[in-house]
Amino acid sequence: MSDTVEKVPTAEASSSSVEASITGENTEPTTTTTEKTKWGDVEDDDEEESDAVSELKYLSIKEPESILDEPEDSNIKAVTSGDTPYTSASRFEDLNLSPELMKGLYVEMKFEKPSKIQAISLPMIITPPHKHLIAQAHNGSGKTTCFVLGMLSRVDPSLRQPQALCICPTRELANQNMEVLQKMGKFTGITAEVAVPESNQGVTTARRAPVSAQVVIGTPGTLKKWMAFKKLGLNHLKILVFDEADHMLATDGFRDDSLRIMKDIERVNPNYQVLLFSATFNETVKDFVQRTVKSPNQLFVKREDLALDSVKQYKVVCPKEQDKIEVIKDQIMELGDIGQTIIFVKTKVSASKVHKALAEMGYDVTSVHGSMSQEDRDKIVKEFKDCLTQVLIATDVLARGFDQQRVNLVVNYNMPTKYETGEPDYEVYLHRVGRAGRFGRKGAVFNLLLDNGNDKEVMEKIERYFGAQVKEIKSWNSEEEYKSALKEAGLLDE
DNA sequence: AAAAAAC
Repeated sequence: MSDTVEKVPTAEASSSSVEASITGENTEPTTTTTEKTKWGDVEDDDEEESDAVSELKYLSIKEPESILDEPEDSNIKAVTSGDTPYTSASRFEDLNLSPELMKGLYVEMKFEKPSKIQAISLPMIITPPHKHLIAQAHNGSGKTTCFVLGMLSRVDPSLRQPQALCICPTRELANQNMEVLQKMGKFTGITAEVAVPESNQGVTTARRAPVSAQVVIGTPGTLKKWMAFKKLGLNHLKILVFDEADHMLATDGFRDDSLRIMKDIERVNPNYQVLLFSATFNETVKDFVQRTVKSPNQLFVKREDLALDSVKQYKVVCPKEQDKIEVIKDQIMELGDIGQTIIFVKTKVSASKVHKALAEMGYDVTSVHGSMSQEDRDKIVKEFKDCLTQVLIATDVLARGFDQQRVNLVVNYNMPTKYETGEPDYEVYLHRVGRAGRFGRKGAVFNLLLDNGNDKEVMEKIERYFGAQVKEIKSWNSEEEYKSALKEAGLLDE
């Protein structure tokens, strides 16, 4: 870990931004022996989850050895705009937060110090003139804390009006972010509300009371609806956050909704601040975002540095479709003691099919996708988060942002490809991989490829794109090969 | 021929 942040002058403010100082002060000795580095977003889940875990007979409570090392996000490139100097916050004390918020960070969240992305981005978020921020950082590196803390620190607790808004691509992510915000803001008295369908319990939008909560976190449709019905006042809104921002501003994502919401706020309050966070920004989206958001501060990670080193990737060529089920059955379900697993599939139909096939063989699996009722979705996700289930089959509804720290294994039952072109969906691949190895934990990914079709080509392109090493398991039904792979990944003992 | 949100 040498110098961590390099400065790059922007074209528009090249002379002044040279003075912008960002000092990487996270250069502590790398050879800490007894003391584990604990940093923002690392929850002390061993304590917290012990109740749920103790009810389980088959669930492993073993944690990999070298957890809690910060992911390799030491190559964040910072581009500042304007002449405000920013100093990296090596401690939360450097941020001038309220005592209530500090208490939330230390007592509730049990944080000790900011992660790298937090150290760099938080001063940019909090320091006037509150410039826009486009921030890329690795999966599991603590982005949520950045924008949640950003929102909490900018809200005036004495003003009972919406002041901060966060838009998320899925209801699950909105709920998850709300949980983090409630916890972190526990002592601040700041109020918050989730805006997802049916969160207003039978009361129609037209008849509900206007939002008085100070922070609103939700999905695009519901937020738009609340705004259309004048239930979400924008007069005091000063900060707008896009979680998974590249998806929220992609043409095949939520671009129209997002732009609409931005324009509506901008009309009322031109000085509002926009925060865009994601682990991925492909060139197309990056170009668009840079044209859309005026003179932002920017943090980017090089594509080749984005793959998580702590998560080992493998590929298996399966002769036929049914063989993929055999792999899951014989090589994964029978292991039982490597933590939780998410199996990603392409479609809702295959989610049901894979679920049914495994259930008929007597395995205890669950599945989620967007056509299920909200109650069922919530129930399945909660069971998984509570460690009551071990293996979850999911569509890409959970590909992004889903934070379950005990997920050690990700299986790509289907490779992620773009709908229109059949080309690899590099971003989705990276996000799926990022469901394992949260906060530097060890993990593994098995990519199940079909022999015929373009799976192998898709895989090769992904390997090249990220410069990632994906080892091949030569014979698809060799138990030994899977075991040595898992040992290599650090998930199985010798 | 799609995941997602929601009209």
